[in-house]
Amino acid sequence: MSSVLNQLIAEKLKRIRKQRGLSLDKLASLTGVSKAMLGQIERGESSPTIAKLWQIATGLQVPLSTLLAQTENTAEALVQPLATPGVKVRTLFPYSAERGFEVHELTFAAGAESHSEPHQLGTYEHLIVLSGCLQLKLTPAAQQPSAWISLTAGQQYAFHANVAHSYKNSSTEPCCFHDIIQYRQH
Amino acid sequence: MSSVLNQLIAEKLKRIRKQRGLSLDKLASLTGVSKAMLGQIERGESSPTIAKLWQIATGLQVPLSTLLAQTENTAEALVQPLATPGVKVRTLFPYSAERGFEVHELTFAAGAESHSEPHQLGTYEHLIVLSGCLQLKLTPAAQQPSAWISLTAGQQYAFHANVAHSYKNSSTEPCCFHDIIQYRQH
DNA sequence: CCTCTTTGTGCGTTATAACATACAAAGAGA
DNA sequence: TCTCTTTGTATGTTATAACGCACAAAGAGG
Repeated sequence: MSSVLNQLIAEKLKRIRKQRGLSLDKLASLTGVSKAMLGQIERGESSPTIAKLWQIATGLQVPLSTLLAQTENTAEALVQPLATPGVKVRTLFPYSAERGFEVHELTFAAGAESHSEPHQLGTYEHLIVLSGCLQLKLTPAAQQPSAWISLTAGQQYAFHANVAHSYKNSSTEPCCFHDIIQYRQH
Repeated sequence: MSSVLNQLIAEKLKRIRKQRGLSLDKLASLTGVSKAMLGQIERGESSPTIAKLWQIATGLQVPLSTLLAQTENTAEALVQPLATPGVKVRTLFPYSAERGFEVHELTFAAGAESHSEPHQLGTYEHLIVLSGCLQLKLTPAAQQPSAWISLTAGQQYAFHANVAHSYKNSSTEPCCFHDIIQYRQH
């Protein structure tokens, strides 16, 4: 039995239930899973079958992944929109556990740049350049940094953001791009 | 016991194993789950605990969601980029099971419109208008259609695409927007 | 052809999920 | 304050997950 996983599921389930102001009894009615079993799951005393987890998720009307995902706060804390001179960030779709990704519009003034530490394993970024020219460099821990990758308007690029990475706009015009940041389970 | 879910997991596991040319015996060594149990799972005869599924996914070095996701082909077939007069589609990021979403850039000429049947439950669309003006109407099966929702450049809108929906560009200029189509588990 | 190994399935045993029931404690209402 | 209801936990029972082992069939090699 994997007690770490049981604890993770326990915490997620308990949090959702409390957020909705449901008792174990109400949740049992909603999901068709026994009150005693729900209690066991919430205390991490039992590893439910996938069928029971499915029943719970369906009763709660949340995707199954909500009960299995890394904690929402952790993911949000690690990838904050940047506060950097010359860089403006507008959030188009904020992160939510259901969605599993967030979308930002970033505008880099001429000459602006920013640097990110490696994000949590399983974090992917999808860049779509709308205007201007964006340069991206990836710096894996144990390897040579990539050359600067140039992306012009209409181009896109996806990468696993568990490495340090830098953006810059070397041109004399502003650059605007969308960044879809996704947190995949691992 | 949910036999549909068991069948889904059975098919996913069997496919991955066959793709890798592994016997049940080899998979048992790789994952630490007994050969007999793996056989039961693959025949859909048993609903494994989440701990065992985790063990299998870890042994195979795939995300847990790989064993749980809707089939890739099904999702792709249901939401095809549209082939409609006056509408151009450029795929920026194609759908993949790992990603769980796809991103298209659509350009509607002046006067162009398109209509979609309800998509699979759990399909969400996130629209980001880049230029021009896009109008969207949602038509839930048992309710009144929404009024036409107008979205101008810079605006965004997300909706659950399990209802019929229509896009149109009534203006005299082209309209360009991004559509992030996501398939969430239900 | 024969022998050995591998493969997936079946079966019986053990461990644990899942449940119904009981109950102490807390909460709500008169 | 008293009574009833609700809440979460504990316990014993039942159902099923998970396993070890046996075995028939297929495959591989001499």
